[in-house]
Amino acid sequence: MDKFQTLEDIFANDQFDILNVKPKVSSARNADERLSASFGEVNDFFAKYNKEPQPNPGNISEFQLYSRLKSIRSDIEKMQSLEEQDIHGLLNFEAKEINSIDDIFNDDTFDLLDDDSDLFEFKHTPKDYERAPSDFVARRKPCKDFDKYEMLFKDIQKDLGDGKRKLVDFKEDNLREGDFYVHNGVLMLLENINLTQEETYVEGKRLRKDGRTRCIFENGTESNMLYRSAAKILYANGKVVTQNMDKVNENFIERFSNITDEDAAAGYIYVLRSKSKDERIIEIDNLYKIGYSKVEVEERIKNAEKDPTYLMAPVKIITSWKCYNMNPQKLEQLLHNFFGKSCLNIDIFDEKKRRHTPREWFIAPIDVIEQAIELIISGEVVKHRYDEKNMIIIEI
DNA sequence: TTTAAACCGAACGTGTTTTG
DNA sequence: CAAAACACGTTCGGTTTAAA
Repeated sequence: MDKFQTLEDIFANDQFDILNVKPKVSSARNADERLSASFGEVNDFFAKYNKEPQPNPGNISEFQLYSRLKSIRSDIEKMQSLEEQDIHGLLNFEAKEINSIDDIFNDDTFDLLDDDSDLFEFKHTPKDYERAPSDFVARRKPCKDFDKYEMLFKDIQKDLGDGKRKLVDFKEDNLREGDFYVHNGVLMLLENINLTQEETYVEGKRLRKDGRTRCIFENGTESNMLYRSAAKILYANGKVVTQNMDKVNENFIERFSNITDEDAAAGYIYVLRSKSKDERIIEIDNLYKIGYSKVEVEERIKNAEKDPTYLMAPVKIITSWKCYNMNPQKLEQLLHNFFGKSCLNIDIFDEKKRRHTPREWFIAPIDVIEQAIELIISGEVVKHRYDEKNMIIIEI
């Protein structure tokens, strides 16, 4: 097809008549009409009671009319557009002549001038307080034993590249000795924290926990800035480097490799996704059920459509693990503790209209759920917690 | 509901390096 | 060489969030 040269070409070529748009005929009233109708009600009130509506808390409709009138009076444009309609003189239109200082003060509709505070009392400017002096100001300087750390930084970079570690938003409670951070794009190791002051409140004044740190930077410098300074710069432009998940999972594999089929009480932990057509369910991304079954998972879910546990709908198996010596109650409790607010909270009604609240559905990405299950099986879960905002598991 | 901690932002200080 | 620009560090207040 030729390229269109002008807008006219485009309109002339409208074979499906899609550009022939008629202006929408709106039956809705426009703002002026609404305002007019609204003022009409105030007029009706005045005609009926021969007084202005008062701020009478006992009478909601009178209060509404009072508020309306007040709002109209505070807006010069509304006043003007309603001038002709003002049959009871409610809007009192005469322009006041301003000749004297007194006239100005008397015309103070918004109480702007009725402020008895001192002009020289600064309420919204910073106070001129004494700042506590610091013992000294840390400076970044070349790190004398950087060769000790160089490989660590290289490893972290590699893990980041391989996706084994991630960068997540900084929070003060993940400022920990031995952890890695990124500040202004530079990797940083918080090598040491030496807290010399715990958080206390003295005479209403807040003293925060603080103390010198040793921070090593990827570029071969180090700084002994204060703990609070480290927190501050990372809030401003920093990230946290997460733990290497492979290391976390190693323990799990070790624990599993020496378990045999002869072990007692084998069962399956499984992860499912719902095929429900329910709007409430469809609109939730990353919704999975984690469950435990003594029989094969396929067997367990055969009647999913009739089981409120499965949201009365078919399900799709995502993964399952064979496991041993698992206590189902404990599993459920662990999951709820771990995922906290990420549990699905929804009411499901079965065929007899009885209400159920399934408790084993969780909102989290599948890789996080798999990690969580591995941590639960290995027992390592107690050393971790789930960060809902970043949707990631963090070592405590 | 009250209280404590976490979070976030900002003012401002102190050295170091660059520039006129 | 002093001033200005820059980089980094310290302290504090207010608001939001979590815990008791």
